[in-house]
Amino acid sequence: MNIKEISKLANTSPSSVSRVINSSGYVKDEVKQRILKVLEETGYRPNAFAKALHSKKSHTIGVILPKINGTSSGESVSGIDHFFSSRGYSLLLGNTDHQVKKELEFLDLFKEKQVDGIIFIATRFTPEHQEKLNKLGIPVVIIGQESPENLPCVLFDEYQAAKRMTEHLLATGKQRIAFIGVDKWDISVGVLRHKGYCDALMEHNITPEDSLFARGDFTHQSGFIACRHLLEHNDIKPDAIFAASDKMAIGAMSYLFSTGLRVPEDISIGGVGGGTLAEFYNPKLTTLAYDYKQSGIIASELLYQQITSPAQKEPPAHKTYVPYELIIGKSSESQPQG
Amino acid sequence: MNIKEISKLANTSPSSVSRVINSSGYVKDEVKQRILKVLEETGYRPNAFAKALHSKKSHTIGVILPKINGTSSGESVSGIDHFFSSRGYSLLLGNTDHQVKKELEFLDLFKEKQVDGIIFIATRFTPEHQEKLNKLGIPVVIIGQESPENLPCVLFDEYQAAKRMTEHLLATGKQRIAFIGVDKWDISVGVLRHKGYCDALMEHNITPEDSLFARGDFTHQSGFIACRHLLEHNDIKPDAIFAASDKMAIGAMSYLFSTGLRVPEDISIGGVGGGTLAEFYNPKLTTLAYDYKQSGIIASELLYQQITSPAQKEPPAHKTYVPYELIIGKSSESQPQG
DNA sequence: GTGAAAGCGCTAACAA
DNA sequence: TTGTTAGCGCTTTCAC
Repeated sequence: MNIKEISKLANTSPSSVSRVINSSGYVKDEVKQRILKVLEETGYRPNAFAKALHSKKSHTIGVILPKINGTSSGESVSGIDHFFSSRGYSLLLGNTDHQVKKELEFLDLFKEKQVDGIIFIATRFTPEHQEKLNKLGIPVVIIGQESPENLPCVLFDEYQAAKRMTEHLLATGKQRIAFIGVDKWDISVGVLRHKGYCDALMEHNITPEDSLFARGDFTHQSGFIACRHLLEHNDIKPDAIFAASDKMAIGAMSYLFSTGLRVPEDISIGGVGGGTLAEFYNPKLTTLAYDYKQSGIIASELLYQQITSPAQKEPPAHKTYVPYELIIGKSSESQPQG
Repeated sequence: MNIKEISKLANTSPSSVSRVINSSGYVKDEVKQRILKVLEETGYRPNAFAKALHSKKSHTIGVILPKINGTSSGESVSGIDHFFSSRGYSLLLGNTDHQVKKELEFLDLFKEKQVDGIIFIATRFTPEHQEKLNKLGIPVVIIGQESPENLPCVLFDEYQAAKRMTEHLLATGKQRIAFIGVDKWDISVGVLRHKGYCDALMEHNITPEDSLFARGDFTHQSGFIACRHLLEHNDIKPDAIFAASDKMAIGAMSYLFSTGLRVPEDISIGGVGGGTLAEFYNPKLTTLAYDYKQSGIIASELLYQQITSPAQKEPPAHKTYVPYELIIGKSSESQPQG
């Protein structure tokens, strides 16, 4: 069913039908009613492609994300959706499973599908990304990683947050604080969180030890394994563990419990993420709570500015930080014994 | 940049460029190389709208889901993505926040955007839905709820699963088994799981008691509150709780711990969902593990069949069931005391 | 107020 | 082999 057929049924011309649909221009009320009736009866929906072909606007936002069902990226998308769907945009999803190749492919695809803007929830950011994005000529906002050039990005203050958590653990009297991190190519998480941890220790005249560092991949399982590694490779056990994600923190606790160790009596635990996962764990997990949904909303606002004010071609702001909060749970409660 | 400009730069015609891009028809190698070079240099991407306008295929799948960052729907989408992105389709997201009105709106939107098929992850299914879907004329598959007419749907055997869980709890020697359910308009979860629970009890000559029923909304918080309600409104406390979701089960445990009660010694707990949430909880949560990702894959296959074999206009199968597994954790371990 | 006609970028049938 | 042309469904001048 197309506009021409509608116009025939209503005994008028395509232009008038178009005018009625878009409330543009005048149509005599009698004709208008006739058209509306036909529209109603047929359940006609204008073809968005034909429309977009003409207007050069797809009213679609492309979202690239590393994992569709990850806690944090899911929250971000939820924020993006919240912002854009109320403004008449739909979301086109680009799930990359952490593969850089796929990320680049999606950028091409999004260009083909003429998205009006792109939000890129990144776990790494390479020169290839930068080059591709520059070429693309589509407004973009990055979440989670910093762009070396001046693409607008929404960031978490990983360094300060990690430092704060480490200081908190130190303040509860713990001395041998282990760290479960992730790969270094993830600058935000792998590098900055680790640096915050190290710097906090050093400011307290503690030298970060290699043997107190283990690496995971954000999952429960990897936290479990990393924790086992930490306990098996240290003669003097750590008395606290700071994991770079709540899931890893929980995986770590799960290992501790399996060996009969207690949290926080024997070992304190801190994670990163926040939300109900940490809140309802037993014991309640101390965590750095990030408002991922908010990051999506902020990114959307930045993108929307670029989309709607094409005059100002320059990105609106280079870096925007999303606040974090240290939520202290039972998992790092100070012990009488110190 | 469009195909015409490309053809000029390459000193040839649009058709030849099209032929090269789509590897359709012959082009002299010399010309072909010239075109490829220009394509490379310009980073040209064909406009998918123009293409779709002609082919009537958008290579896009619309996915309607109740909550973008929900565990189960996230997993389903992940399965859908897995299936379709490898076949050259993209996913258009329709997040409804559980609002029927939005669901219907997305159906219209998807029609406008000419999606090739729709996967509807449902929490309720009304006659309105049915009517709209009938009118739409776009292949559709429903996940999670049954369509009264013969739309294909992918289901979990909620009734049998819930019965099995209840029988398991009975087998561990528990007698006063409470149930935390959800609203009745969610037929699959609200009605069928509850019925499985009731029938299992009755087959063991136990009459389900109203006071042992509480209602939540899938969240941790609601499980916490429902559990409090159960304990405060029963003189004889329940000795087991079966919650219709893992999150509610965990919320419930969280309440129990706050009152000093032990799991499973005082009260056993069972949930529904599976995955790492249950596996890494302390104590490990007994759960009905559903393979949500698989549900997405199965639904995608059913949809793909409809899309690619338009000859067979009839939906391929009415109901397909996704298997479940009862995973027993420490939260429902039998106690020596019976 | 209304309709005819051009054009958005692409593909495919047809000529050359 | 290649180029010309019509047409996908819509919007938008521009005449009437």
